[in-house]
Amino acid sequence: MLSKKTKYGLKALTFLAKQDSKKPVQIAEISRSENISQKFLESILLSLRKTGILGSKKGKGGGYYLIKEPNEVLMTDVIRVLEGPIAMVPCVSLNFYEKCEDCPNEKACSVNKLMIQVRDATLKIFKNTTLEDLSN
Amino acid sequence: MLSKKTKYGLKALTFLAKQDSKKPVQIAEISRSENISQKFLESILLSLRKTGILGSKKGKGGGYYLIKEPNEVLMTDVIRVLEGPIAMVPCVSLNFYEKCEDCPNEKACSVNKLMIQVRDATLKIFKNTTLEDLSN
DNA sequence: ACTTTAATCTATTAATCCGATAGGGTAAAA
DNA sequence: TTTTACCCTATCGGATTAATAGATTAAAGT
Repeated sequence: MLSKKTKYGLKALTFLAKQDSKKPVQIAEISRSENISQKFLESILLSLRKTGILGSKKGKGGGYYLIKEPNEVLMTDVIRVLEGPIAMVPCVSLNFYEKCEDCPNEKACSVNKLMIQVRDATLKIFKNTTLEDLSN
Repeated sequence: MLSKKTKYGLKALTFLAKQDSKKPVQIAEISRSENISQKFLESILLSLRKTGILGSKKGKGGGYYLIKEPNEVLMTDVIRVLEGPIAMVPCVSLNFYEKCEDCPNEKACSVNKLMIQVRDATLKIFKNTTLEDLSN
């Protein structure tokens, strides 16, 4: 299940991508337009800023803005920040690999075998989708 | 993230598929071989039985067994029983569709758009994978 | 400099879900 | 009728998620 964090984050990013100008947009405006709890959105945008996807400006006329062009923002990056590992099991994760303590040999594990396929398919989509694709 | 329920369920099914004979296998044996909490496994196998994937036999010499041949057991069915909807968001689920209360129009929703792709890719894998594929 | 604005940070809370466990009940075979 | 092993219900701690509240900091405009 996709977390609301990711869902809200994607919506907010799309909203920013749709802006005409690159001027900062206030949290309040995004939260109003996209029906998102403002305080919750606050923490989401913050984590997007910390990972270099968004920039922010404080004070009057401040807000959040995209650092890169929408067509340069890859879903792989966005999803990893918001949702975490793309793989459904740590033992098939490329970026967050972890061995299962129960599984004696990974190569012979049926779950591993199946989830590698799912990971590759999902990864392929996220690699080939940018924020621009979503905002059309 | 894949739940342990699904993980254990898949391992148990694979274990059953690997059996030479069609004779019932006891929960205790599966739980021992696959390092799964016996009580937890009990409830998992029960739900697989209720949905017609497994059969069971009570009393001495009893246990669980596959009802169909491994190559007839589709991952779509197994995953839906164990993990629930394959879609990551209810609004793109084929079998468990639900409208998002926040989203005004689904067609224009970026999350919807992205998750439909993920759903289709995942579905394609699960449709074309059987228990036999996993136990080789 | 002062005031206003809006992001930033900390922290707390409520709700939900997951994984596991306990204990008794029931059907079937020996 | 005894044993075996599935069946069912209930509960519980812990982790995670979603949301809320309050205080702080930085920047802009006057």
